[in-house]
Amino acid sequence: MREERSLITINEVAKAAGVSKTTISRYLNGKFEYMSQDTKKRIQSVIEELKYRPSNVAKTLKSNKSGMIGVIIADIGSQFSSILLKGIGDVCEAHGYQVMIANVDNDPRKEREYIESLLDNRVEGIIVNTTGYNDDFLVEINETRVPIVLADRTMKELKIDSVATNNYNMTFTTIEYLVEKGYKNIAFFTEPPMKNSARHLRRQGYLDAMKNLLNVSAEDLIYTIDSTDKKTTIKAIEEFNNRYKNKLKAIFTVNGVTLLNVLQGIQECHYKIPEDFYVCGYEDWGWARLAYSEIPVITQHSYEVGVESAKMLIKRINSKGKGKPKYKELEAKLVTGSSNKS
Amino acid sequence: MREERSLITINEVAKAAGVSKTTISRYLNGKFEYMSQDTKKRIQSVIEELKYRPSNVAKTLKSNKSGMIGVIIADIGSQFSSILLKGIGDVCEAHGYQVMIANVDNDPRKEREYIESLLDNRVEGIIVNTTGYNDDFLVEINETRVPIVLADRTMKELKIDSVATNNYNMTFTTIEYLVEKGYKNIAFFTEPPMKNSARHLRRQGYLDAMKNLLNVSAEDLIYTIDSTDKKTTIKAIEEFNNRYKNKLKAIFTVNGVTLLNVLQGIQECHYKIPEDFYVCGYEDWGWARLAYSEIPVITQHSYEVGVESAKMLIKRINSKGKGKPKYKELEAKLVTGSSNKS
DNA sequence: TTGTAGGCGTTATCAT
DNA sequence: ATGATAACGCCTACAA
Repeated sequence: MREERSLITINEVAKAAGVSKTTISRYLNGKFEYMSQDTKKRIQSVIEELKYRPSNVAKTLKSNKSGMIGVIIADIGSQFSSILLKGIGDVCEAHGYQVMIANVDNDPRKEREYIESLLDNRVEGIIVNTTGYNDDFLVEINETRVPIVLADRTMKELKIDSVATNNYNMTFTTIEYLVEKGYKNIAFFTEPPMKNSARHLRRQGYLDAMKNLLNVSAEDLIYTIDSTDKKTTIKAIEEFNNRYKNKLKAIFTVNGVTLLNVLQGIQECHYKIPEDFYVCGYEDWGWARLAYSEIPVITQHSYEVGVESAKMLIKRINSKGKGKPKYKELEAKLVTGSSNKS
Repeated sequence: MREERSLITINEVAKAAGVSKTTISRYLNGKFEYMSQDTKKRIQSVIEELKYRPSNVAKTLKSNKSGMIGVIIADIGSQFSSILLKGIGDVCEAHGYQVMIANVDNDPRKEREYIESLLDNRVEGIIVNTTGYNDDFLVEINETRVPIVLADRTMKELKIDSVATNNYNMTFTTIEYLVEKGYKNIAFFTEPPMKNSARHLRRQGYLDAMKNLLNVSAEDLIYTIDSTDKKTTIKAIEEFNNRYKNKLKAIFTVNGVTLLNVLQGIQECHYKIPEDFYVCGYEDWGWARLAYSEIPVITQHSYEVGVESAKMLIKRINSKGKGKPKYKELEAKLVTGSSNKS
């Protein structure tokens, strides 16, 4: 099926055009300063005729510039990730970079392996949506190899360029909104692991809001579910319910997956929204308010996170990594029944 | 920030270990047959000490085997795509392949460009979720360059390995289900373009079911919406509604995005489900039945499509492309209120 | 059991 | 204006 005839190389183009491969190389790289119109045209037509395409592999070997940017995605299954990737892809494409994506399934070991592998292929920079367990490793790569930008999930200290949304404030604001509506018993539903900085900040925003606004130490109102095991969600819902029987209750969900799980769980237990539980939280897909239009959701601009990460990385690549790490925060938005806060 | 000291190469490892680079190369490729335990150990420790990693670029240039598989995704924004990618990624990883993903935003020109670019990087095979406008090009690549597998969206003639779900039958079955429930006025909501084979087959399944079961030529019951412009959906809903005022009506949606749009549109127009419109159709995300538990949805196994595509591609790579194009069809599932058909 | 040398397809440095 | 040649880092006959 496949032809065994090997591909056209710069040598055959040179031969066909009756010039040396140096000249072809010059042509390919747009160095026309001293090139006669004649050879220029000849080369162009030969290239078209032979359908010659330069090998990026050879070019990379020689120049150590692959024109590729690597992306590490903690969990490609989430909608957040796909939109992030779209943002990254659009910017990289506009700048002539190819994108290599690696999905690491929230596994820190895979994260390290894939980064090594991207480096083996000489990517010029890496955007990392990190699992959160490779901080030292990432810092080392960033300092000794290629620039890194952390997308959405950051590190405690700002040692690497980062782009994220205002997780802490947004969560605080939303709890405030609930308190204003008269809710006092507010649970925080989340997923492990808490190394994820976005989750962690949201958790902290929740805890601080509960403390400051209601003077409640809410650690034991944090329920950790396993999104792959429905039972864990249902158990958590029942537990929370038993604790505040016949009282006004609200649930804040840490992300879209959790929100989906909580809504499904509530439905399965035949509870009612918002009578039994008022529900709100982070979400990205646009289905939650369709399902229950009264649910306030925090929508993140994952596309913009992607865009900004890519821009930051390319800037860093062009400046050869000089300068202090930068941090860019994007605003999320609370979409409620009638109005929007941001 | 970045060190300028160049990377460790096979030469420096050889020097440090006191052997020639040939021996190092042998070590790297597991050719231990004639290697003394002593040098073997020495090499191992030198490699660890120097943290040497072979350049995949050089390896690829020499061998024309990059260990990479390319993936072309028509629209990475859809949930279908992310799950598909996960399936592909898992299989490729298990076989030691790296995955390079390119999102082409439903643009046939980009599809061609990215495929060229993947080839420039010597990917060993490509999984294509095609826009549908590059059939000849894809066939040529498949025949002269590297194996291709079409995922989810196929071509009319089977000239390339393909994996898809039973779109036609599943749609037919679902219309049948609606007819049995007493619905006669059934609209088909879809998105352009119809080159997309999955959409096309669903449309055909719809038309044939309408003809065979109700003896209706339903061409003018096909409404094409633009998922980026809400007004088009609302206009279509109103049109359909005006046409069958006070009659039992059902809407079948061609995919998850359309379903989301239709549900949102119905909500905005303050119509009721299922009183004003009975709604059902394709969906992947798991939210539809959460929103309206009575909505029957066809769930595709996009993860499996990814898995099968990758397996098929790797098989083809290993057999050097010999043999006739294969077609694998996976079963989708209709999830209704109580029971499941498949 | 190990080493030498040439080549993979480019680019860059000198020449001319 | 264009060419010859050496490198980039690895693999692989062929030698030893």
